[in-house]
Amino acid sequence: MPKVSQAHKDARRQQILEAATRCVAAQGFHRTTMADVIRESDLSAGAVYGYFKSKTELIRAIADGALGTAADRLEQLLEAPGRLTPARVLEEFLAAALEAYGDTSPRVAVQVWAEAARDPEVAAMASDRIHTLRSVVTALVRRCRSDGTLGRRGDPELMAQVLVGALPGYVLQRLLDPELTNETYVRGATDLIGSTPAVRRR
Amino acid sequence: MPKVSQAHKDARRQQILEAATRCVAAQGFHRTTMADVIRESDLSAGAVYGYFKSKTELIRAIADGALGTAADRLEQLLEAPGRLTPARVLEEFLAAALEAYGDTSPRVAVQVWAEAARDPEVAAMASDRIHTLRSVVTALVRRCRSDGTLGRRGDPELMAQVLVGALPGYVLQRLLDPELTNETYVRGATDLIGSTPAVRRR
Amino acid sequence: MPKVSQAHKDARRQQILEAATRCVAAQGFHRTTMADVIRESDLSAGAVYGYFKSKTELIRAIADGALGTAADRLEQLLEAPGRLTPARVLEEFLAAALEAYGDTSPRVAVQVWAEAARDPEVAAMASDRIHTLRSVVTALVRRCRSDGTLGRRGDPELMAQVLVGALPGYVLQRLLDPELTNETYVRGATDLIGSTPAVRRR
Amino acid sequence: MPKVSQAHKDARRQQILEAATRCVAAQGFHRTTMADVIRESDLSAGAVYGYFKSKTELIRAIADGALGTAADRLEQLLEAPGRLTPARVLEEFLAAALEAYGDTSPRVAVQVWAEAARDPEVAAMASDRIHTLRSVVTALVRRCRSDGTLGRRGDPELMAQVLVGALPGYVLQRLLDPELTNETYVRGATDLIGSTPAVRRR
DNA sequence: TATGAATGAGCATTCATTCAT
DNA sequence: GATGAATGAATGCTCATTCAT
Repeated sequence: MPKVSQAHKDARRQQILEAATRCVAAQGFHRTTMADVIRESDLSAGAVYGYFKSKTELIRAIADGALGTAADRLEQLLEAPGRLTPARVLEEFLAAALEAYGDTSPRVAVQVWAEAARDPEVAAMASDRIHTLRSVVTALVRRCRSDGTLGRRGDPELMAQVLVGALPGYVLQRLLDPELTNETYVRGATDLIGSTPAVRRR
Repeated sequence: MPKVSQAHKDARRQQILEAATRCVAAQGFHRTTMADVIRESDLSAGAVYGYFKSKTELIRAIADGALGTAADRLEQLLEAPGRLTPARVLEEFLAAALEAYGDTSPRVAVQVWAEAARDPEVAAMASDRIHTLRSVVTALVRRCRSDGTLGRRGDPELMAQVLVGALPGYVLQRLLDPELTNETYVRGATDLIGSTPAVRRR
Repeated sequence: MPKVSQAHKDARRQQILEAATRCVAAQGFHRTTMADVIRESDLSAGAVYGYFKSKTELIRAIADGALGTAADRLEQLLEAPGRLTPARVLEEFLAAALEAYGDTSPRVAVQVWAEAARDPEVAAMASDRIHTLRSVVTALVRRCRSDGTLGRRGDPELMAQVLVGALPGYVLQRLLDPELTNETYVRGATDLIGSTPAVRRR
Repeated sequence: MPKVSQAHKDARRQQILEAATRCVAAQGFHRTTMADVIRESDLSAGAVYGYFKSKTELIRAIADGALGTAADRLEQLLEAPGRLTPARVLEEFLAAALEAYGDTSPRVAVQVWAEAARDPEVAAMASDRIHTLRSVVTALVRRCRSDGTLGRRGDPELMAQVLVGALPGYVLQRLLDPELTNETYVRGATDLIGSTPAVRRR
């Protein structure tokens, strides 16, 4: 008697995940209790444990979701037609950072980084995602170069590393400073890219 | 053993703080138990509570220490003689990020960010520190400009924001990728600064 | 074992309350540990906390129970047919004082008074109960008068206050002196009532 | 080198006892910590422990003081010249109940009764005091009789028991009802004494 | 002698998880 | 399947007492 469809089960799982993510945004992983998640998801303890067999598993699922889909989004950019500029890449990049869970996104992201520092499994997930991101960004750097929107100097790999590194800085400042906007951040970054004075150019 | 000197009391406090920081680097704030701290500091429960009246107070003291002294270090740079280059600033910057507690630094930093997302007091501390850092970096950007090592384009405030934002990205990648080095990161960053192609220059 | 009946839950609550009352009779509120209550009630810590969310709440529930139902009992007396004598009132009164929890009653009562001196909520409960008792006793005094079993002199309110005040004295002496009996106390009290010599009567 | 005089030591002891009594009036014996007493007495832990070798000993000393000197005072009354009335006895009685520590008296008294319920040594002290009081009051009842201010009926021992029992009732109501005064209580009591209707008199 | 830092067993309470219904 | 009462080890914190200085 299967009774419930797979779709129903997926929806339930998502419901728990979203409730838990809300809790984590407010309290962090280890101050969120299973009772909080159960209350927030409007399910029973048994039901929640039917979908996630431990708190650790739930944490990992949240981390997986929160690590986001920036890479997917940037890959699409790679295939887009026309002349690609660094500014365009950065815009897409920051937008991707926030899209996952709207406003809760920076709060959850920060919890995932902290969890990566203690759970090797989360660290592996995060590391994997960052490396994927780096390689997409490396490709984007090359694309900008061939489009003539970026100079020819420097190792694209290392430059991608720094570009990827701009993302956590943006997320963190966004968490601490509500006045920060995507626009000013992109402007600051594009201003920086190409700031070497004429004298070094020669 | 009453009537101990202030120096002795300071040393004890430091002893606890260092023990707790080690625990936090390994487990995060909320998986570190007071029993862990007590064991690691080789003191009794009562002694630890004589120096920090709650776990929250201890967490905040650790956060305060871990938020570090990057600004102080960069201020010294501001007063240093000679021609200041962006590369020099970045080197100093990354070194400052790691000095506070040696290798544990990135692990603890990440916990502090997570805590800032849930404890407004820690958020205020972090926010304050980031703003100080931004204003020092803004001054350094201006100094590089007047030294002729950086182009004249762009708003120094916004550029400083992005530069400050590079720090968390470095710390996080350092946590996830042990192969990352200061040198490659500085190279990537300096390559990026000044990558606008000649065509846009004109 | 979920989905239990309300009756089951009430029984459980009563089981805890009785176990705790036994502990309090032996050790007082603040020397009774929750571990004592848990052991005595044959439940787990979590179960006890499921019914009383803190020790304070448990203490107040015990106080509420121990403050007793003397007033209810005396009210019935008020409606009883026949000629009501002071002796009958006193008998009922002392019996009511001890019935609540049998032999533990004086020991618990004394703890409740002590708690009333430090917890305003318990003080309010006790004060409320004493005022109710006073008004019932005032009515009883009036009834005795109209039944011709008590003289017409004096303010019934003030007399009721003193009569109500006899109760703690009885409870306390009963605690300290195991030889004390209801009978001798009632005899002493009835002897006292009506002891003014003929000379003042005139 | 005795250094300090006996008088000085007595004063110190008294200082501790008074400080502790203030704490107990506010919090009860078992919620008062030695740290509270130490702070309130403006002495060091070591100093306090020099005068009372344990908290239990301090509690018993407080109990001893709080149990008061009602008996002494009433004994003086016994030797006073002139015609002694029940009203005079009651006045002295209630005054004695409150004199020991002024306003804190009822609060402390109630704690002592509670402690008597769990510490046999305090129970013995309280029992002893009550029995002394009973015998003095018995003597006073006899004196009133021979002075012709009290009727001849009844067992003076049992009547004294009830009279002594009026004291806790007064103290407790005084604690719970700030409007209560000595005067109204004495009036209520004297009204009660001699309330038997003429019909029983005959 | 007086001090007060230190001890550590003990306390109230929480919470991930289970399993009888 | 779904429920939620029950479990009990673990947690943050307290406090009577000691003793090195």
